[in-house]
Amino acid sequence: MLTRLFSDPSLLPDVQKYSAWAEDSDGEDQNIKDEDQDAQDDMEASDLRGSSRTHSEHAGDDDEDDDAEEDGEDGEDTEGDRPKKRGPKKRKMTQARIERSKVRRIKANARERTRMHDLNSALDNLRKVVPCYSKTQKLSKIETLRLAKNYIWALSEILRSGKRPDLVSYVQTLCKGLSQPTTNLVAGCLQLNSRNFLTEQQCQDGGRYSSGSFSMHSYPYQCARLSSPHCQPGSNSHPLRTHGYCSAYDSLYGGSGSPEYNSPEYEGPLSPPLCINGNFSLKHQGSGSPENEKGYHYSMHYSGLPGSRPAGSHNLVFGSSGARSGIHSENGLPYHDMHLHHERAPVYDELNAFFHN
DNA sequence: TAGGCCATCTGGTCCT
DNA sequence: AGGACCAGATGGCCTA
Repeated sequence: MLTRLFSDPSLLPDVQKYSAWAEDSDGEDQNIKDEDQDAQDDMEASDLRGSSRTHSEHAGDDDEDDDAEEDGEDGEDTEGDRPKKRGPKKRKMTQARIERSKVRRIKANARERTRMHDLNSALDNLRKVVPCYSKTQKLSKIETLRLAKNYIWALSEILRSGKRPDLVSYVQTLCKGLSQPTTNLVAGCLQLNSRNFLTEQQCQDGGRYSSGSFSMHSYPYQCARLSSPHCQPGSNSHPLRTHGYCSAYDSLYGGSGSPEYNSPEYEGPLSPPLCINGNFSLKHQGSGSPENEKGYHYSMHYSGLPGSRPAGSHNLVFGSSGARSGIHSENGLPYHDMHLHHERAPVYDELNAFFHN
């Protein structure tokens, strides 16, 4: 059974596909590689367990044709002493059908694994474009999704209002609905660069951006790769730095125009650089790939967030005076009605005009 | 040790 | 029949 299973051309693609997927991860760090290898080992061991069960149950049947119907003793082996079930009579489970069913199950398991791996890989990509990314201490899946939602929310609100948010409001928005540890983490990450955040000097970047408007480049991926000296673990005594964490603001200001943008580890922009005065900044490295343009496209057509309102308040641990929940500065994000009445038309008209010129 | 997170298996459902 | 998707169950790993 086992040999038949893996010599079956219909099964091999799944196994090979998974192996190829695991090998594709060689470029990643060793941890991920090890995890992949472990996963592959687990997968093979698991499937082998299933196969070995089949093998033991059907020892001596290797020469049997899969399509052969055995009306003799089939059913007796598989039913065992289980009580008979009521309901419609099921088709007799012949040995061949049992075999096919198990093969189907193994194939389905392989597909499910690859599906989940794809999902996880997409989640990893998402981790790289939200603030506060670390390879060594990843955000959990649920926290990544929550943070991403808040991030989109915050950016869209900045876009809509054209106002410069204060750090506290920004962090509060990002941390809505996050667990306390993640809240502390994000807050810590962003607070590290509060001075940068509040400094408009670095926003000007050679006159490209007006000093009167709040400009923000989002390069979390650069930060994610820890290519900036600001983001190197150990380059700062802060515990978050030592964990490899770095906020979007590190790259936002500290890394702008630096050679690190061309780091070979950089896989390419996953989100468009953004200037929050209502225009997208075209200052981005790499080629203007369709992916990038797609990103702009999505941004332009963003039409609001689901009506769900983040639940729960947060007790941010950083010591800003305005960090208390519910306290907003004049320029703060209007959380309380963020999703209620968006006057987006002027902003998006401007964006459309910008991109269709 | 409890709890959180995760990967995997599994059976069900829906669709092609 | 088979694939995609989903949710529940399970066991492993890690951390407070």
